Amino acid sequence: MPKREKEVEVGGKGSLVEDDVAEPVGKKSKKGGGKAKEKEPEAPAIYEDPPEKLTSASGRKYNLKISSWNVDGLRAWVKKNGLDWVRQEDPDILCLQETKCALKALPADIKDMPEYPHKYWACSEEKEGYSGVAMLCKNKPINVTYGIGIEEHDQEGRIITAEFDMYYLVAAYVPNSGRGLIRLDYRQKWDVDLRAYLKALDEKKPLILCGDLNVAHQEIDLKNPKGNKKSAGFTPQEREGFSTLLADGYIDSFRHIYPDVPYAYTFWTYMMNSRAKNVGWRLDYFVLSKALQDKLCDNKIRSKVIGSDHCPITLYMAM
Amino acid sequence: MPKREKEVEVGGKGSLVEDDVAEPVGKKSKKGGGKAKEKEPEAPAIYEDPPEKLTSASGRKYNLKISSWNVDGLRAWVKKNGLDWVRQEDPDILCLQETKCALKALPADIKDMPEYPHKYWACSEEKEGYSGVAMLCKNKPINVTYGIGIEEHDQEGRIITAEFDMYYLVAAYVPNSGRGLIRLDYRQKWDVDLRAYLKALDEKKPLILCGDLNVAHQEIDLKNPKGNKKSAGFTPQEREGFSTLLADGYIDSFRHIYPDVPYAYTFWTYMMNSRAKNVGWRLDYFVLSKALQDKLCDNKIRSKVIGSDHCPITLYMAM
DNA sequence: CTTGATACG
DNA sequence: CGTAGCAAG
Repeated sequence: MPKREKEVEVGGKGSLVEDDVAEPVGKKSKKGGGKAKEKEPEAPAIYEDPPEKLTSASGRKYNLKISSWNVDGLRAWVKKNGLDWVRQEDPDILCLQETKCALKALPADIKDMPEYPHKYWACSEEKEGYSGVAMLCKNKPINVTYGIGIEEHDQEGRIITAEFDMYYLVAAYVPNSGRGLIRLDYRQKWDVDLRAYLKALDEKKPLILCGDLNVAHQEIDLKNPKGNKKSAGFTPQEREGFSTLLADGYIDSFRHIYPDVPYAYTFWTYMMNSRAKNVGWRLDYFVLSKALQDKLCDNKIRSKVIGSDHCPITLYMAM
Repeated sequence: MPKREKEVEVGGKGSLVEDDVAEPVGKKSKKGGGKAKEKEPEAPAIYEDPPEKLTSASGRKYNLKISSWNVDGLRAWVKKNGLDWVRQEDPDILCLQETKCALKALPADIKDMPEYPHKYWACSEEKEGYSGVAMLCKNKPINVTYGIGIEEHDQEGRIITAEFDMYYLVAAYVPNSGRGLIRLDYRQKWDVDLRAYLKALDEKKPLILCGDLNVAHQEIDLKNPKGNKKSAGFTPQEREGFSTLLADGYIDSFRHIYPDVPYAYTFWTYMMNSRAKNVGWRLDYFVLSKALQDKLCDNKIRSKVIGSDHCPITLYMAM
């Protein structure tokens, strides 16, 4: 069972993202003839986050702001001043993934944060410094649970569920299928069981699922769809898993608002200068029960914010 | 058997240094009475290397300069510009210990160095990135061998022997007895076998043994002798091993020239700010066959030179 | 405290 | 490439 500590509590669980395959050389204009291998630095295909929409489709102003960030190591992220961004963004709820940090090792800077009196931590039970998620709340949830109630899936600190008056918030770090897809089988099991868990919740109250779902849903959601069909995070199995989830009655809030906007990514491998070239993936989501659709105001991708190989995302809701 | 590569060759073999025990609080003047635990930053007991003696006792000028340095990771040391010091010091022969680097991973910077056309590398056979010694020579030795001819001792890249006209040079990285002295038994075996190896050499030609011998011989050779009698590097067994070696007919060149000079150390643990406080150990030596005693000019300790937890030492001989 | 190898992404 | 753990010193 998850460890506990005062109101600062704990669950338990592991992670998925494969390298970007190098961009196909493609259409390079051969100016001047001769020199064969001249690398012309192609201008990155930029996604610029538009200004926030502060109102829902029905015109109500947002009154709930939730941010999610895969921090790729909480301690390193704190040292890189990730908390400065948090204080500036000032969401009502902050969800973090890949904390890679035991309870005992949490930096004082974040443990003390008075802006978020209600903090919840789920850490990997077995492997130290692996996986782990956190939820920081301004207002106290009615109830908080860890994992999805299945022993096999609850050892790696991957799920925190907070119940609020109007909704459940499920903060997730979905397992990476791994290099060579060694964990794809397990991932498919996970997907099935997570969907069942969510369905049970959704029957009680609408929910918001957020975090690093370790899948780029459609070709538009990553830079190199062609080269990554066998890469963790873009296999048919993982993509179908996400499609099946949505078919249960949810929406991908970003894609719902911006159906055709390309080059909008939340993850770039540290390798090969991918971020500068915007060779990325959209792996981080806010997935909403359809019952919440008319309360949705916006889903922003803070793609300029550094401190991790993922950028933060922020959801605006008029609850 | 050791790996080979052109003139750049290789042997095989492990390492010993225990933490400094915290300084006893000792004689602190209690000015003003009250406040109990005020830490007065005690002035470090400084050893200042005097200017080089350029001549032997018999008045001959030096014509051979040998430097030795435990670099604690060759690659990190190169990045910290250790080679700049080498070029400035410009010894005829440079001996390095704890290279922690496979042949394949040697930085180009040092592999290329034209000042030393003759380079020899001994690397740990089993554990990657462990132990390892090197010898770089301006003039080509008559012969070079690796290890001491005993399988058990020759797996960790600890010994390179170079034969020159007038002498043997044995570059050594003696095994650390380890935390909890787990390897002290092995170390004592090593000491016995190294002595036998040296004796056989010394019967043919006088020798110079240099490197990290992983022992502080006498109380004067470390800052906290009292607290370290059970620490690797200052156990009675290791100290007696060194005494027994000298009794075979060698001199500790530094101590021979400076019999009573205290605070002269070549190693300071990275922990607890030891180097700033000069809480150190003299672990690096040039040991000479007595037949070379009258050729000895000086043994300098370059205690200001950074780049490792050891500092370099330099021997001046009038051969 | 610091290096390097390893796991994982 | 970068974070974390580990072994070793």
